[in-house]
Amino acid sequence: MAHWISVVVAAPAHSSVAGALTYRSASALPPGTLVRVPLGAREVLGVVWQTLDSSGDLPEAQARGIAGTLEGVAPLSATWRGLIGFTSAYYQRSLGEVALAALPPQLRDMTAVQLARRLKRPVQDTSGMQPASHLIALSPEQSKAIAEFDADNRPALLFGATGSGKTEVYLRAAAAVLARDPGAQVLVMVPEINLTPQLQARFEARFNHLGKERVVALHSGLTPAQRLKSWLAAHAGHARLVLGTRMAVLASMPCLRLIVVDEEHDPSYKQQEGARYSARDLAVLRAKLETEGAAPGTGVCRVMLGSATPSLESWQSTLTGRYQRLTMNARINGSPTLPTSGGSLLPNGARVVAVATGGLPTVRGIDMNHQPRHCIIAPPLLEAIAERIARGEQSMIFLNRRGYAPVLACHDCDWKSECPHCSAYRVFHKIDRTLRCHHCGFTERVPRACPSCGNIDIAPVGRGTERLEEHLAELLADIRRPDGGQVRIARIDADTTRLKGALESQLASVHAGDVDVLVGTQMIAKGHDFRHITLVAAINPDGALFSSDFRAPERLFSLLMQAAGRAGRDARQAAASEMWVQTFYPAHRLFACLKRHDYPAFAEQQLLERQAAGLAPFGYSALVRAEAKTQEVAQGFLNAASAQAQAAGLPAHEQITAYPAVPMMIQRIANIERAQMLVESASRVALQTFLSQWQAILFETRRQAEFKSLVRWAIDVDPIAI
DNA sequence: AGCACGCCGACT
DNA sequence: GTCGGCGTGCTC
Repeated sequence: MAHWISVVVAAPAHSSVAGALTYRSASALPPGTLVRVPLGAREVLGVVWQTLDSSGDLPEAQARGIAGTLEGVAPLSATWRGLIGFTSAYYQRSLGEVALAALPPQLRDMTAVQLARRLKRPVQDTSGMQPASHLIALSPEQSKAIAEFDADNRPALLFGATGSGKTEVYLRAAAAVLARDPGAQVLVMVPEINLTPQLQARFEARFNHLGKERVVALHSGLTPAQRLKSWLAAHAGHARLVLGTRMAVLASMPCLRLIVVDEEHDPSYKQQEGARYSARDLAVLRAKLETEGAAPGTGVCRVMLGSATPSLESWQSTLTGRYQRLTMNARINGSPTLPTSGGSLLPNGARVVAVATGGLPTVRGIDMNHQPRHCIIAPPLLEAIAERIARGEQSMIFLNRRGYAPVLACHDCDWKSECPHCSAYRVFHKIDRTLRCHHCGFTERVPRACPSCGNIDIAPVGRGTERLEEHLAELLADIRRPDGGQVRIARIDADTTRLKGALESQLASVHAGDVDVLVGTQMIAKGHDFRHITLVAAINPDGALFSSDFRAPERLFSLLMQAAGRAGRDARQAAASEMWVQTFYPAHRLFACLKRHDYPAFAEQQLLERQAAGLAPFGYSALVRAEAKTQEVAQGFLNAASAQAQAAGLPAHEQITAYPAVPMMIQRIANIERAQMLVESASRVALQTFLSQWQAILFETRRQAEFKSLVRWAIDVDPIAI
């Protein structure tokens, strides 16, 4: 007897096969079963979504039979399918696209035989060993955070200063969950692949009593085979702890009981292509779904977000009580570092500010208006760096711009090193004498003379890390280390770490004390634990103060706080550590908050501005982006689709504000013109409803002859930058 | 998304 | 005369 099933396959949302497809099967296959199905001329991987009692709208003769099932892989759970369903609807992508993207890529092109061979490899189990007993004592704040977390069931935001021991809290929370239930699983997410190895080692050391291969990593840096292995271990429940990047939030974990999102404010949690989901937001939703879907008596799934500078979305949720807030002010072995101010946006919110910066570096703002004109490093800062070198201490200087100079310009005519394919300047890289476009990659040798007027006098304008490194070497040429040697300067940025293992070896030489001054981009401000750095300096952070992107101040504050956290990780040096900030706007509120290491005050002011403007987290938005050969077509397409939506009177359109299409910040990349349209609503549901209806109109509009040259379009829900 | 089918330019 | 460019259209 034939059974009917609906199957989702990887197809885009606008294609006619975006929904589930009806297939015939000889046996009854439960939802969640992985199957191979014929689709057109090929055979693809699919996931059984539903069992049907008939072929439905489709004439029976048109339904094809499935090609086979992936034996040995248990069906994906209803909870997982619920998560995929939500992600698909919320981020406006097809079910199949989201579902298949959540599976390891290798599964897609593996035959049943290959998979069976893979699954045959036994996993040895050495469980039953005793947990490590030599745990370090928790600080009072850590104990309190854990106790409060255990006593609540809301999503938790662990608001902890750099060095306050957040990782230990994650470890204890995970240990408690794993000990409570021998089948329980924990998911720990980190923003960058770079940060996984140390953390993985730490988790493995702590949980080695659970047996081999109980801690697995899941991120895009793994080989396809490793990724498949980790995924299968998580799906089978063998892996007790999964450590991964944003992609891990969609991994199958049948007994998930805790999700940790470290550095939850980090923008890399937002996927920037395909289904543009926020892994942090999905983590919170997933914990809810896992709790609802758990068998009675098996407990809840909790979520813990952690940051020293939380996203304003998460912070606001702690103010309304939707999230629980766990605060850790003190550096381990240090004194309190964060002001104990509270929820200032609460209706009755009286605010107590108790500034106590001991344990965190002193922040010094340098007013660049009172420094020699065009100086790159203010004399007092240079002096401070020299002093550190003389004392054998390390300094870290960061500048958010790689290369030698962002532009090369002719002194006689108005030639500038524009990229011929992009609306951007090519960056001068002195090291190989090239002009490189950081957007499309177009690279040329630096011309001998001005290509426009022939003048020899073409010069770099502005500065990047390469030039800063060179400049520092000149300025510090006469300074000697305590051992009488030359000052050693190292640079770490995307250019010096291109090769595999380069970042690790460069970090190692910093740790070994082979470097006196470290120059780099924000790459060095994140996560790395430098013990001997006692001075951190931001050379030119002003750009973000007046950016058109409303999240720029939030990112700058977070970056500077993180950078400050690099200094004086060694408690004995903490008191003498300094964070220098060069700025032309020393009176800016952001710097005032930074000086006091006062995130709550910064957040309060930002939230007031956001509320007044109806921006996130008080309003919801989506961007529709279009790419075409000409700007007119890109904008015309968006405006036409918007007008059509108006005319069609889509449901919820009266709760939506759609702005006219505008060119994107970088209007042209690789000769493709880019435009975007902002769509806003005070209601999340209204926005989602509107967008799902609008998709069909956008697709229809694209078919019109005048928009034939449109390259592509995409919807970005809850965009991170506008 | 793939992949076929289909209709116009430079090669053995 | 074929090989192959990628434009349109379909896939349960």
